[in-house]
Amino acid sequence: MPGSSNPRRRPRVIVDSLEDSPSSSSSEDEVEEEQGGDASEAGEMNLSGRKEEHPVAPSKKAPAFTINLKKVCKVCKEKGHQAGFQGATYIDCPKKPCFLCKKPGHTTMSCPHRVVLEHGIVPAPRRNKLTLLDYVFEREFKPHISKIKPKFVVPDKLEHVLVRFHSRRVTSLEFHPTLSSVLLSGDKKGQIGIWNYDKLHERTLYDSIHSCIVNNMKFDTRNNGLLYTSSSDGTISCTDLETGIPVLLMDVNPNGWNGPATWRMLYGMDTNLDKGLVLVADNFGYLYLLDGRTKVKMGEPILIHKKGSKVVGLHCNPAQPDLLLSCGNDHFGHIWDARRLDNGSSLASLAHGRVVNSAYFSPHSGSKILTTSQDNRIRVWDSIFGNLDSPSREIVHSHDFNRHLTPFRAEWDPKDPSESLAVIGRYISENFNGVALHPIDFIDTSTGQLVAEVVDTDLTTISPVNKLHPRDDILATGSSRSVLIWRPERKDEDREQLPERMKEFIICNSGKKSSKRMFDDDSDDDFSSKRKNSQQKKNGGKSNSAGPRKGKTVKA
DNA sequence: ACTTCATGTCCCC
DNA sequence: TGGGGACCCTGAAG
Repeated sequence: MPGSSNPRRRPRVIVDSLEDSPSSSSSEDEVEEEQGGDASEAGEMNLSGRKEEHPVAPSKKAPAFTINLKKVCKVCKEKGHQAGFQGATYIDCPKKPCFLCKKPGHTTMSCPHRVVLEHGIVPAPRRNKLTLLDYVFEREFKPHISKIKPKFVVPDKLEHVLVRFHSRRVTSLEFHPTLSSVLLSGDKKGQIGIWNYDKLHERTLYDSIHSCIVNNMKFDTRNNGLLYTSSSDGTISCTDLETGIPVLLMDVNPNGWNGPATWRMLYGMDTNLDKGLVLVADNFGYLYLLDGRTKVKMGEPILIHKKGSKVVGLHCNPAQPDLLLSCGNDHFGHIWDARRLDNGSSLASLAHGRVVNSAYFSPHSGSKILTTSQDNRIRVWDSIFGNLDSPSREIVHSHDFNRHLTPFRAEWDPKDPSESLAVIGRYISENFNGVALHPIDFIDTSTGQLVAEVVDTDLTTISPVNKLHPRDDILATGSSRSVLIWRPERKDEDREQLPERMKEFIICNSGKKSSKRMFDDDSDDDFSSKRKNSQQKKNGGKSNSAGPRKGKTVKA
């Protein structure tokens, strides 16, 4: 593996391989894949427009090629070029704007946000709007600040466990605030799972709290046994986790279903438990305030976003809970003084190019803002006390909206003292040794640098839902119907001695069988995708050693 | 082992 | 303002 190293090596363009199935390339074992780069030469010649393709002399085990004279693009249906997946590599349609940065004139493969650095995801140029304070800071203070930021630790080898107890896709995740190994997950169907990932059989599924998408879950900080949940069924519930008995706090559809034009869905719930407040918003632009103790709605709903547009996120500032951040489908984020919402004017408006999937204050000081927008950009405001007219940074990152996916949200690492590390799943796929995988990205939001990408051959679906543990080095991922827990490989040497990790990327593998055995009681047989199956056949089942297989680290 | 279908939400005309 | 088209998906059914 060290030999092939660069994960972003040139794409292999396989033109009409005789073994035409999409899984053909992934079914080769890894040794063969090492030689796969050779094939790209032939493919690139083809891209340059030569119609007469002489069959490439098949080096041993390399896929054979045939001539395809009637190329038809799967994307735009026009002749003369091809687009779509060729094996595990996606070839863009040249008629389309770049799938990553959305600008025309180039394809994703040649997007400057992808290939300038080996990591492929780079910040948009910082806008030169420095204030006097910034210059003073740059000159007076910055030289004295250690170049090495307070460390955020990204382990370089991970292992994971995967469970599938949800029957629909996972839409929200939340770690228990005090019990270190308890994770809660909500799904599209309204079910809420509780899972102790240290005691693998301890898990519970509550299925009668909500009837559709669980959008948010929040623990009552004064009573960890209580969980507030909001749902697209239009209700907020407060559930006693011991008994599973929910108390209905609010139902915004008291008259039942009268068609989609009137059905209200609740999003973006947050709590300000200093004041006993629960805040939630709906898909028509309104904010609701609830007294969590008396379960009484406080006043009339307040319009905080464009009328008729969905409010998708709310966040109370951790340092000053009266400061409220909202975001919505009207392409705006807004900062509010929760004590003076009535006059309808926000303290600041954060404009975005598209729908804003999420907006969060930084987890400790609350002085930064991190947003995820459907224009494929993560935006960072370094200080809410500075000029908020434009973000301090725009980081191009692939997280498109799609019907089968929970909207992506970049989430802060609550353990990072520098408040700069964030995690977010990636939509666009990458060819990892012949398998198209969608990594989970760790991004240093202070620079836009991609710090690490987490992938595993067990996980072929996109992972839009991610949460970092408040204290431990643990990442929880919701991907389709699966929930994963990633943690440092425990056999690892002293992690402090590992080299600078900024340019490493992570491949982690745990034995599929071992995870399956843990959960055989559910007779889950969907651990293996078809691709995985074929891969293992070729491997002679090598990857199914009893214990977690050692992860691989590859320098970029 | 392949193809088709359903599904949701947002964009754009 | 509303309806049709887009979607590097996912899972199931035919």
